[in-house]
Amino acid sequence: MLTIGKLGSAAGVKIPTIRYYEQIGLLPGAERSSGNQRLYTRAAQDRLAFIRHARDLGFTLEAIRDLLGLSDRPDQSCAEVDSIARAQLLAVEGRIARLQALKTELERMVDHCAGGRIADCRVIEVLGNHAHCATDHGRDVNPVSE
Amino acid sequence: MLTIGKLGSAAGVKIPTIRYYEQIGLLPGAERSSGNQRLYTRAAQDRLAFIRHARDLGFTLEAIRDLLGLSDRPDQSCAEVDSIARAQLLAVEGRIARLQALKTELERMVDHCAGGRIADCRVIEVLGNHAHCATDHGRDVNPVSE
DNA sequence: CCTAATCTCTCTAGTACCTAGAGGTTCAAG
DNA sequence: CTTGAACCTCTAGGTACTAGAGAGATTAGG
Repeated sequence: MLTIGKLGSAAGVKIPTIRYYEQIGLLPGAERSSGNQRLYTRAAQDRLAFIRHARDLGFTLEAIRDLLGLSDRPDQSCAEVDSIARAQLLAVEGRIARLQALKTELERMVDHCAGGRIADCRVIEVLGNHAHCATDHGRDVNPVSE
Repeated sequence: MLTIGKLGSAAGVKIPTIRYYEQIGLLPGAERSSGNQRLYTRAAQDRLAFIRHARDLGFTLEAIRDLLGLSDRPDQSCAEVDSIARAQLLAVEGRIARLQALKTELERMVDHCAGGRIADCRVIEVLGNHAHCATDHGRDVNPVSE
């Protein structure tokens, strides 16, 4: 059995984060010692590693909740798991495309800066007037967590 | 003079957002009508357009606050403006690199899914064990707003 | 066995950037 | 003058945590 501190350093997750995951029901309530401290099993460690890895891959806690629920029913079809992962892939791709457009625009801004006075600054000018933009960097419509 | 609704639709910003920007001091307090409704000048519209454009390019509100402060002193050097923009460019580039790694990993997961039972699901397996990963998709160390 | 240092407990509030809603007032058109 | 849209303030909620206060538990050394 691990204390919360050991579990945290084993999984690379901060202690308050573990308690937070418990609070929102992503981790089951742990057993307690006689002095009311949490004690974790190996299974809890696996579950936390799963959560952390999925977070690292950009899945939301809601998606992770679904994935965990599905992984508890090993005999069902994995179609739903697949669709969650595909949705995440699409979201990441969309995010990349948008950031590429931002990058292009920022590069243009920075490259045109002559290093003079603010009154002549390209950066300020471009920010003040979208018409100066080459690319169509729209607004984030459906943001993705990370 | 524009009402808050006109200003919002002109700039593509929702009304509560405008009031929020005023509250945090990004927009100056507007004049008021006899009935206490906000009235905006052309200058306020420009300022809001600037803010929105910078937000679209991923600058944080803090960075925008700095940029606005600088743009109010047109005779100073634009070195600081430049460095804020360059920092934002670097942040965006870092973000893209990280998302590319995530994308690679997600593609691998999804491609290997045979569509069988959850017990054999590649997605669940990879999430449960980071050792299955090819790329080094680390954690976001210094995240960037968008 | 006692003490000191470290770890853990609960609870509240804060971060960024808004968004939504309640309950009430003002404005413009007909 | 009345109706309906637009406006006002205020509070709370959303994501995914993070930080801190003040108190109790555990462990190592003497």
